[in-house]
Amino acid sequence: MDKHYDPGRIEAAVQRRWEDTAVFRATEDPGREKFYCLSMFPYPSGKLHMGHVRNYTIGDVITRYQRMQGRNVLQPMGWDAFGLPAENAAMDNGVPPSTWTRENIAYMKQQLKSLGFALDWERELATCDPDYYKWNQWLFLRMLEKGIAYKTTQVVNWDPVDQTVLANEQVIDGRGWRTGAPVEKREIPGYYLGITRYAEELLADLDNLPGWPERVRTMQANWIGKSFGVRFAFPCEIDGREEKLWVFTTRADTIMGVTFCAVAAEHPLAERAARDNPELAAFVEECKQGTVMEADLATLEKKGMPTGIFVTHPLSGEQIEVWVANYVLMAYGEGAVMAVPAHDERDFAFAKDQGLAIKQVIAIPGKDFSTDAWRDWYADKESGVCVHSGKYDGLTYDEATDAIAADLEALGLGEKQVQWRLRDWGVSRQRYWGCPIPIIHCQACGDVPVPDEQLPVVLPDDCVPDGSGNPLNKREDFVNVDCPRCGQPARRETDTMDTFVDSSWYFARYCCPDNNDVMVDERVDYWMPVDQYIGGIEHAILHLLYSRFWTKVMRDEGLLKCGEPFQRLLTQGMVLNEIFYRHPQGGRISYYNPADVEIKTDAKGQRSGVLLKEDGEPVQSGGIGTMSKSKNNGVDPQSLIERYGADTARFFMMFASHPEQTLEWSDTGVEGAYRFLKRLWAFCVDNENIIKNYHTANMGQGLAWKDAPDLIKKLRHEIHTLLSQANFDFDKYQFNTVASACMKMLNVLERNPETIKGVSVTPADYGWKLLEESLSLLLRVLSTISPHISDTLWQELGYGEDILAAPWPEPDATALVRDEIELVVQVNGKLRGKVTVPADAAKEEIESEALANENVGRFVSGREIKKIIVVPKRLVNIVVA
RNA sequence: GCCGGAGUGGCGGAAUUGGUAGACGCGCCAGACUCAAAAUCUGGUUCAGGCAACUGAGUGUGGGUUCAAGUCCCUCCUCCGGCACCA
Repeated sequence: MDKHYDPGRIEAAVQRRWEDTAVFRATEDPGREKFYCLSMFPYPSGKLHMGHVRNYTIGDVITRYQRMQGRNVLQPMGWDAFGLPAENAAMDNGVPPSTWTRENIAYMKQQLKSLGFALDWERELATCDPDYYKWNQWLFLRMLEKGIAYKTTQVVNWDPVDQTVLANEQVIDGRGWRTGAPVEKREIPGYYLGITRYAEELLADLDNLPGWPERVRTMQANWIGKSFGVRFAFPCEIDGREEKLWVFTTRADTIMGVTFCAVAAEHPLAERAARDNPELAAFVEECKQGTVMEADLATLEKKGMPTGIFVTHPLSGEQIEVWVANYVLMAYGEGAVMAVPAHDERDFAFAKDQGLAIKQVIAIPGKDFSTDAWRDWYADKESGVCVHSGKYDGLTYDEATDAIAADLEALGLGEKQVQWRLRDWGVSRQRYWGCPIPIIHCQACGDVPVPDEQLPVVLPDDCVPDGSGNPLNKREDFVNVDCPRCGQPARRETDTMDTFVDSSWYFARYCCPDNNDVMVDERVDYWMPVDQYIGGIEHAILHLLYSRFWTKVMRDEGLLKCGEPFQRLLTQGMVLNEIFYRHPQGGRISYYNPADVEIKTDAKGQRSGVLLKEDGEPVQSGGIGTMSKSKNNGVDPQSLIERYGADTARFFMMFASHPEQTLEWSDTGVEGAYRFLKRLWAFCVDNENIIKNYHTANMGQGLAWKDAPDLIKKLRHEIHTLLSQANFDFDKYQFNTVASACMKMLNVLERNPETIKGVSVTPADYGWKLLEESLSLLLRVLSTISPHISDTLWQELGYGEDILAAPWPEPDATALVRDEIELVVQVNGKLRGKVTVPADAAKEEIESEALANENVGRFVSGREIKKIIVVPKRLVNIVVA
């Protein structure tokens, strides 16, 4: 054995062996229980970042754990290869996105390999491969046939200078990122997928996902947003014709309090009214400025204008004026709302602003409408009753809603309805680097689907975008085709699909990536669903919801047997690092990488100053933030691996915090992880002969643990307790405490050298036996986190050929039992002493022991004991007057 | 604005799920080794008081429930993630 721990050498050797023997290749085996462990595939942006390292380490730890539990494990990897950054890089460097993407994939793949992940690389896929995206197109056509996919108009961000559609990300403060021109909303045609058809099932099935974090399920449920209410109409007369203004409300019980109606700027009524009202037309235009981002819309100052159009209240017959308001969203419900300022926050603010009437129609016993905040009234559906509402007076929320819905229905003006917040999924993108939408536009035949036998529609991979729209429009060889129906010249659709389509089913394709005849084959039934999915919390809604939807579509198409793609979900937290900057007066702010900064501390270890290494002058701390290019606070995993090795990187990542929590970067923390692995190596070198001899000569074979000396029993108890805790934590995916359990085990062994070397025990073999067993437990637990060092030591010390084949260690129940336990004694809930009692001591015995404690006596004497609470195996609490 | 989450020593984080707050690690202090430094090892380290035994305070804020609250309930504050064309 090498005297020194040399991660570079041992990691390369171990990785080579794994590769040579193809140990991580997964094969279907119906006789064995499978475990499909999947981490979200990376976007090939150039090189791995710490978030990737964290994500894939978590996945790898779980994979290796399941493998040692005896499961047939699949852990694949691929590339989410289409997307905007490749187009940006193309603009910057003049290189086609395909070239840039392929180069990045090659580099990042080599990085992933150097981290020692137990991946089956034979199943690798990239979403920009025609073999992959062919099936996006194929399933899209199936959806088109079923009417799940359809064409309508969509509202997009439009840059009037570049004459191009902008992604939300490309809109900075309401302006185009390259031109600086104010962004406009524009309506263009596009394809949608009818995810709302599955809304009910997507919501209901959340209850069948106990392996998902509660918060993700809640977020999805809120996103889907099922609400019960009434859809009804205000009749009106427009240009001499009878029309109806439809609205939806969840508070039909307040219908008698309506004092105005509000519609979105895009609503037909608004556009009609704007026709002969220049002022209103200007306002409608103003509303169309800005972005389509909901976060921006929601924080806009509430503005509105009257249309001059009046509608008739369906129940009271009152004339109600219609307003255009910027807070009404065309995309939700009917794009129009009834306004009840007395009982709705936004309506109230708007009415106050515009001087509109506020009419109370709900009363809550014990509350005064004129003084209590309106807010409480709206939130409280339970205790209110109708007032000033004619025949509905005195009815509760439920009674009033039923009565009003019935009356509206009788008039043919409304009915109860379920409303969803979820909108259909717009998948058309006016961008080059994506999967072509398989449609051909023919003057005679209209929009014609590309026939299956012509799939895939291959994306030309040599375009270089220049920022002025989709370069596919200029590719005559791509655009000009014959209509598949009539044979006449036609134009190919140049929009590509949202990249979320690519990532909505890749997990199924991993099961059979080599089959080019079908989307998925029978192997998918063995592996799917994914048993454990791991990825960033930022994907909690969109990606996960789209994947669930796509899975259900595939199921209904007969391609999958399961309706949910991911059994268990782990959402990992972000990787953070401190931000350092200087902001010279009148100058530009500049950020400094933490690696270039030196932190001064005082005698207590508290920070006293932060200096830039280069010039020794102070820099400011901007707090902690996610690692990003813009804040220059990223740490390159590559340098970390080169300096300390993958095992250290992995260990630190797991040790620094719970997978679901944010992880704060720390150079010294990495040093600590490295120190631990070095210590472990040195410890094994030091005891190499004992363990080897033990294995070759079977020295402890005849010894039984039950006859061991007390000292051995005590240490063994400690080791097995730690193992038991590690196992418990493993189930909770709390790998930080698993890592610390490994450290604690080594601490126990290191602090008792006499015992494990057999110096202080007779027979000495008991010490060796304890050492051999403890290390075998430690190495196996550690092998999930830092596999290279564990594997190497396992082999070197003669435990076996391959730690991967070793079973997961379980604690020995007899080692966990103790004869005596220490109990905490409290007086009035405050810790006053400790007593040691037999494990099976009776309550009376424990009480008298506790009272006999000297320090306890000081707090009890002279006072009346009201009661004594004994919590078995924990504590005694003496309550005194 | 809406939805979701998090606040514990100088720092990252533990706390058997209502039962010893601060495990483990980092940093810092002292010591050993060394001509010296690095590395390594040993001891100490929540704050305040005390030579010590020990005592008091303490888990973002303010209140409540309980024999007992970091953990449960209510109020407020701060920070983070998502908001449908970033992935």
